[in-house]
Amino acid sequence: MSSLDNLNDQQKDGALCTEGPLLILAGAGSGKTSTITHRIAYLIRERGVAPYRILAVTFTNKAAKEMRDRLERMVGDASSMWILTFHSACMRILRMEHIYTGYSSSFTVYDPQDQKAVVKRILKEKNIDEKAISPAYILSVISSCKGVDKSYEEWRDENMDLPHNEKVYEVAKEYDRVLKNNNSMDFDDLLLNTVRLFKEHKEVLKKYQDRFSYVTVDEYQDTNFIQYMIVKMLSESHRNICVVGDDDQSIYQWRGADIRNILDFEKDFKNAKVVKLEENYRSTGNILKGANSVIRNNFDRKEKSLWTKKEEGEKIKYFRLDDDREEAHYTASEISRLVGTKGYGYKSFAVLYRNNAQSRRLEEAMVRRGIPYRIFGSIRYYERKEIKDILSYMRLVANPNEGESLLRILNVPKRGIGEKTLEKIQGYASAKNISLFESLHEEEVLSSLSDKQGKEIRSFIAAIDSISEEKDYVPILKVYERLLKETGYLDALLLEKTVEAEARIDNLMEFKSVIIETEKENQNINLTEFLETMVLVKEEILTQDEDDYVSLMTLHSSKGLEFPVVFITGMENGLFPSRRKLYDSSEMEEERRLCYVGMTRAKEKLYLLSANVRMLYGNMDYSEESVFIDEIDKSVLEGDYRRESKKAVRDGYSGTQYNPFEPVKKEMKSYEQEFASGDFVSHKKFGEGRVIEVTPPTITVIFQSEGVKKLALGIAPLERLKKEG
DNA sequence: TTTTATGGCCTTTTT
DNA sequence: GGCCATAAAA
Repeated sequence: MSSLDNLNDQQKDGALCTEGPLLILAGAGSGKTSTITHRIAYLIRERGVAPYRILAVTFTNKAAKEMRDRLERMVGDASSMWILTFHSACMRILRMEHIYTGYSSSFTVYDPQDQKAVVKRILKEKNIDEKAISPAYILSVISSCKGVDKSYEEWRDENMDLPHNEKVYEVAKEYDRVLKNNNSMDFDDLLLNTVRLFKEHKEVLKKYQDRFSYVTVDEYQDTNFIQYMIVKMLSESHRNICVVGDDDQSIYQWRGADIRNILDFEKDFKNAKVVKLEENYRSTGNILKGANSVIRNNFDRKEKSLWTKKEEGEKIKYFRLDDDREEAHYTASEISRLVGTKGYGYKSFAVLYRNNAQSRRLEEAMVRRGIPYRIFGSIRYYERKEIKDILSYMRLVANPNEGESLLRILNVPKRGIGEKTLEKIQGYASAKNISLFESLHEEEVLSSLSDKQGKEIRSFIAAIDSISEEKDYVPILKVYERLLKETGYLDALLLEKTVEAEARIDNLMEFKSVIIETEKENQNINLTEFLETMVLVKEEILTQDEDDYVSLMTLHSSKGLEFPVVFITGMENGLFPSRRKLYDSSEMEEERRLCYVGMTRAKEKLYLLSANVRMLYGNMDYSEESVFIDEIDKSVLEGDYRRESKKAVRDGYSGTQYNPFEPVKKEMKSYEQEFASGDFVSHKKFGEGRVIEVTPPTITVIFQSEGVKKLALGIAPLERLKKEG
């Protein structure tokens, strides 16, 4: 069970070193999670440490959950241990210690969308053109200041040469004021306010130092300065601090992660013990060799040599397809083939991509082949409009004076409250120094509205007030259902009668199961706590009908996971590595590390795919293959690297010219027979035309010469052509 | 004054 | 392809 027998010598070394600072440099797949979970289990079982004295910090909720599950299997009940992300740990602390912070315990957490809305509103108020200073830029300044605990004044003075530094400064200041007034924090505030709390109230810091006598930090290479401060402060008194990381897997420098944290650990924590884990247990020899040959091109790294006892295994496969659609269909057909002939379960597969926009095509292909899949990461369920809307309603009920939520949904569904009316009400509210929501109750405001507006608003506030009243006494599900019904949100969607509206309704119904699950998992959770969970835990908690599915996710979110078969799609310059990083060597190195992370997720089979032509941001682009393909040791690569096929595309794309794999050929054909309306097609007899609609078993096409024809799908000699170019 | 329709613009990765 | 700002319509 928690026996250390199945650890190797180095792992054992790490697991047994419980006192004093410890740095575990763990290469990809070297059993790092296993080492730290065994270490914690050892602390509890052999050294008699109480579980509640242990703090383990991770970066993602997925990693936290994984660690908790493993520990539960080893030591039984792990519920009193804090195994959390930095952000959730800080949120917990700030909520418990809220009396010191100037926030109430029910503070709201703003996600990036909320942040952007606030900044935009401030820009508008200050009459600053968004094109002159983009909200994204301001937010990046705000975030980088908060990440190193720098005041905006300092930033302004350091950047006198920047054109808008004074205005950026003002907006940032105002931004913080708005958040504070709304009793809310952004992600960076959660960390920063914790550090401030610890600095200003030593007794609070001491309380947590005393409680957490053993601190573990996973993915230490991705910590920023403020996270480093938290770790350092918490472990200062006892120095039982264990950090795990790999400089080759540092992929979050763009958001302020500071690689020096791991490189300087031995300086920061005197007499630290260092353990290196270099044996890879995950990947076959060829995959590891390929990944090593890529990462070797980075100059800025600690030299290390990952090795494996495993057999060489299959070579890494690289294929260049004609376009992104082919890439997706090839991926899907290859998954089907492997499931059908090699006995793989769908769970064995991961399809990785550089940015979330790429998931659409892949999703389509999975659907067409009936492959169960799950998208992790950012087309997040929680970022869908209807979910954000209903969450805003719930926030409003929990915290009626929080202005941002109200602003979001006051006119959703449409209540006839436009910009002018809103300004009028806001003017009234600030003159009287009351909240926006309170001002809606004032007779003076209500009577100034038109009949229709007045009616809508009266019923709106009546609904919110009535639901607020009982929010602490009824299940969250009840609050949710009443909101949907009584605010008119659901009715408005029902009235739309469009496909989109139906999809939204489906999502809203699905959200019920999220609520039910969450309430089941967390007994007696109140509305505020529920909402907090929703902001930080962005992964789908949805109950799956299927638990055997292919995982689709970004390269970033794949970190820490492993799969027997991995596809990395979009291996093209400009996409991966990203176009904006091509000309900066340190940013290129981060892209390369990302490639390394992706490749080392694979245990048995690794596919790298690229497309000649890709639909990006609405238009077709030709692309060249990624420099990373070039860097892979050719002795472990098979397929068609260095294949110049742009010409073929220009000479007449047919979509069938290229079949990378003999066994797949048939399947490739079968999807070639599938069409969607809008596709350009070519018919043996009728020439070129365009698909009007597809209604199996027939397809309707309008031909240039022959006009509209109804044809039999699968029988008519039709071929799909490239879409408009 | 609000709502709807059209056209131009950008486009990464996450807690 | 989607967001947002502006212009036309209700």
